[in-house]
Amino acid sequence: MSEEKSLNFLEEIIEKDLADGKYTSIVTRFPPEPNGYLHMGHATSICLNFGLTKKYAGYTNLRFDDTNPVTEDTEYVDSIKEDIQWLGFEWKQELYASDYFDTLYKYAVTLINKGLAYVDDNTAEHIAAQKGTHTEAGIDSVYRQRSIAENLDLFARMKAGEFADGEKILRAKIDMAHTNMLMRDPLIYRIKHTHHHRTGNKWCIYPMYDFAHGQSDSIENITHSICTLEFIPHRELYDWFIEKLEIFPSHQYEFARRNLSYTVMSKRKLKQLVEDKHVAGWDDPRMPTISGMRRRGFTPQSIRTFCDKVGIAKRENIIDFSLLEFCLREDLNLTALRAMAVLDPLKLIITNYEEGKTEQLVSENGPDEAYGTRIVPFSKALWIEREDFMEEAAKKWFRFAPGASVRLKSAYILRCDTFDKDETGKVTVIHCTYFPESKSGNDTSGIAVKGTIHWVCATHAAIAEVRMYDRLFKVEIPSSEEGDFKDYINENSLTITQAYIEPSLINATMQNRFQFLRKGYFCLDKESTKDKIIFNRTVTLKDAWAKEVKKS
RNA sequence: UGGGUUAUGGUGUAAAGGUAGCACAACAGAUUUUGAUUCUGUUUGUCUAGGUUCGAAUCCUAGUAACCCAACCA
Repeated sequence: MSEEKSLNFLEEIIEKDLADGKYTSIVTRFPPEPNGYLHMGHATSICLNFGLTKKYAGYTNLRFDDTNPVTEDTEYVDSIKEDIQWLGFEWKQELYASDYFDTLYKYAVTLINKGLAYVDDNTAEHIAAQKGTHTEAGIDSVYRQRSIAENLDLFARMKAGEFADGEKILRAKIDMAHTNMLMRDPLIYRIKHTHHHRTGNKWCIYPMYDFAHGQSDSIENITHSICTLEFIPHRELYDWFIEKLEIFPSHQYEFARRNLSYTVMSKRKLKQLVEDKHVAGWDDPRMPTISGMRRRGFTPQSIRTFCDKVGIAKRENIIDFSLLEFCLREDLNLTALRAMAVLDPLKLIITNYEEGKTEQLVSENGPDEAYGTRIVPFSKALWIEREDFMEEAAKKWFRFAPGASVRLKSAYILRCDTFDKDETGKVTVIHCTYFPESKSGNDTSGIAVKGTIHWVCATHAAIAEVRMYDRLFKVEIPSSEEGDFKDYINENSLTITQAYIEPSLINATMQNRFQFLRKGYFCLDKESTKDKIIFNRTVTLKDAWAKEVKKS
């Protein structure tokens, strides 16, 4: 009954902590900086942090890491909250590092009083030069020996706004010869005469990441503070501050960020794509942002499943995009409504069907009976997919060709007799004969056909714009290629076409997900209106025939 | 010429000295009124070299490779 799923390394740590009685419940946090939109990489972290406290007793806080007022804005706060909720997670408290500015200031004073921090008057350049290199020790600043009293006075005056940006800075006094560069008297409080999105103009000094993150964790009693691998060197500093400040000992654990093939996942690169207009915005359906994927038609469930299947570890990785698509199709197959749409139309005339007659046929809406049925109109003139006809049938061809019989989904079996071409050689219409006794549901014709295709009645069809997307980049790992990553953008990542859709689709809503039979999964785009219906193709269906063709 | 982290099929992830497993991908077949779904089967792997052991992905030694670290960013 119970399938024992093995634990990832974080779950092992947590189970041990719980078993040892170190904690009775756990607290995690998701700490975005409100300076951009969330992407698939953040989704990983969200699923991890919130997932852990769903699995084990405890809760997760949402904490905005807003210590740099220059780049941060409330606009991002709202989008981040929307994305987390859309993914299906609930935070216990909505918090901000800026909530702790008073406490953080006191912590800095504590450090000064212990002789563990000092005000440095050197310029940024000079401080950098004195830092040393990976192989050479740094040099002590001449201000390192300032008295506690003087440091206290100077720091208070920094806070009071007596100095200009960059004129002075507070540093921890650790070890300028330390092998970990971050321990070489790190900068902890800098002067920025900048308006903050939450604290307004109250402060002109702001703590650096290292002096805010761990302490915020501690203030919130975070038991397991989970971040990505590049923060490993920071852990030593994280622990140092907690020890010297004698505050709640939160612990930091690191995992490898997930990389997806054929896309980029850094905020900086995504921003470039938007600013250089390679995409239409942060929520362009081709973007790996949460908002882009939502618009494209991804379901929260599919993203959660994906994160779960990928697992969590500490090694570098590039995950196949096909796994994400698999999770998407798996979910959509169970939930999407079925409908018919012809994307690249070819006219079909049923020679022996009565002119002006319309039949109301019944077709199923979903993968099982619970979804019910709907009516689709059928008459003498239809649209079928151009690729469902061949002038000369290929080997293993199940679709229309002169003399070949095919079933139209939920309708009749038709035999193709002839076809017309225009002067350019393009097929304009195919003429077929239908078998009245082959009607779907009570077929007494005894005719067996290999293929079933979708269609739309020409006299009742509605028109929609369909936007089809392909991968954003032509190479698996754009950032590891020669030159600029933008050189590898797939210029054919968006194809817009006009489609004939069955009349029931006029009533589609933004909440609906559709499978257009044999063509893929689709959803309404946010730009869709009553007068201009626009569908996004979320993902294609698997196509065994396309693969067959590719082989030969 | 420092320090840190990581190495398991094409990809991701398990196996805590005892049969290298799972998923995706690929391939072959069955079913199918979606060439979808579903079902069955197949191929492919322990970074290298030594050592310990009845037995090593796992322990030891020595290498190799990849990634991260010198922003008043997070």
